[in-house]
Amino acid sequence: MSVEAMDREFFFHDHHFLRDRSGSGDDDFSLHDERDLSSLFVAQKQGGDSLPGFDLHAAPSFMMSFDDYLHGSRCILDDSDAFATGDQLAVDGGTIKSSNNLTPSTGGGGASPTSLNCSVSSSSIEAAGDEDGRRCKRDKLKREEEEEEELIKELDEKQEQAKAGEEANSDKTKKVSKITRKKGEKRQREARFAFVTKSEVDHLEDGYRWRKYGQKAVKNSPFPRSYYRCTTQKCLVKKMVERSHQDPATVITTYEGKHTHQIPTAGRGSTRLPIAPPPAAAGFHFHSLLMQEANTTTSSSMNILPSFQSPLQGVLHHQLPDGGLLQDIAPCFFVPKSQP
DNA sequence: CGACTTTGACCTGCGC
DNA sequence: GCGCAGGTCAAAGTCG
Repeated sequence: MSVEAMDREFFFHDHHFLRDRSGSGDDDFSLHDERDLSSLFVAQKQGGDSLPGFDLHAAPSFMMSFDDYLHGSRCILDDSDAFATGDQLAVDGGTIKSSNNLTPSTGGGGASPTSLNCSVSSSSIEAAGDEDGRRCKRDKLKREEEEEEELIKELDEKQEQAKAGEEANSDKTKKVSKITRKKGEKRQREARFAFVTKSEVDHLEDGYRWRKYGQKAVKNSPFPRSYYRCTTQKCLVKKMVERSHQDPATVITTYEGKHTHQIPTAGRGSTRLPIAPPPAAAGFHFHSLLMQEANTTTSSSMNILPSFQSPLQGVLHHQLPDGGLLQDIAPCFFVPKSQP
């Protein structure tokens, strides 16, 4: 399949992008609130339709930067047969709207089982009435940060003194290090994003190497949540993987942070070929990823693209093949188009 | 033997 | 202050 053909025939199917800016910081968003997920699943299940105003049955291929997506500006669709050029998706008030009716000219309308659900939850989605509350929270957090800084200064001074006298109380030192870490955590809390994938395997291969560092039972869910950290030195990217209790076939993967390195070569037990590194800077599009995929994968490792066919053919698979590679989805999110 | 997983304990934040 | 839930740590176990 040519790159151009792939470009046109790639479907971003059954991946729901979730963003919930629960924190005060602009880059702090998470998926703590399960209600967001629930609403998404409900939205998906009801009548087989996706979110209100977002009807992407037999969706076309599209190119978009995740940054565009996250900032709710637009998803740029290509000039596929199913959509008129210039159709745009815009995130608005919790729904994704199009400047046009996104029902494709072919594909049989809303009853198609091949709906593509693409959901965004972002700060812009919060009701306007929450603005005051958020402002208060921001102020509060700012104050806390300032207080924390002062405390840390004090503690640092104390620690220095203790060091000088070589009589540092070990407990105190522990406390300092923890507070310092806490500070770091709070400050360096990286942007999070999550996406939902239908797969039988929990831990989907995405090209990076991960080490599991924890597992927790999740309230109201029979499935535990697993915590993974990127094994590359100095890379602080983490991810959480959990299975939806509402749809056990669905895996929710939440990424936090940006990889500071290239995608490693094939990991343990993997037969993948080395993958071309993503651009270090911004502007990383699906398009590019697809190009990479086309250039670097063998037929045996084409784990996503072959599953999708042209919208005009109306055949789509709802499931990612087991062990499906997410690298052509996930890495692009780590590199937002424009980072302040 | 190194890399990785498992798992209980611990820490932190938040709501009541 | 207390309890709960999410998140992390770290020792022990497992695997290749």
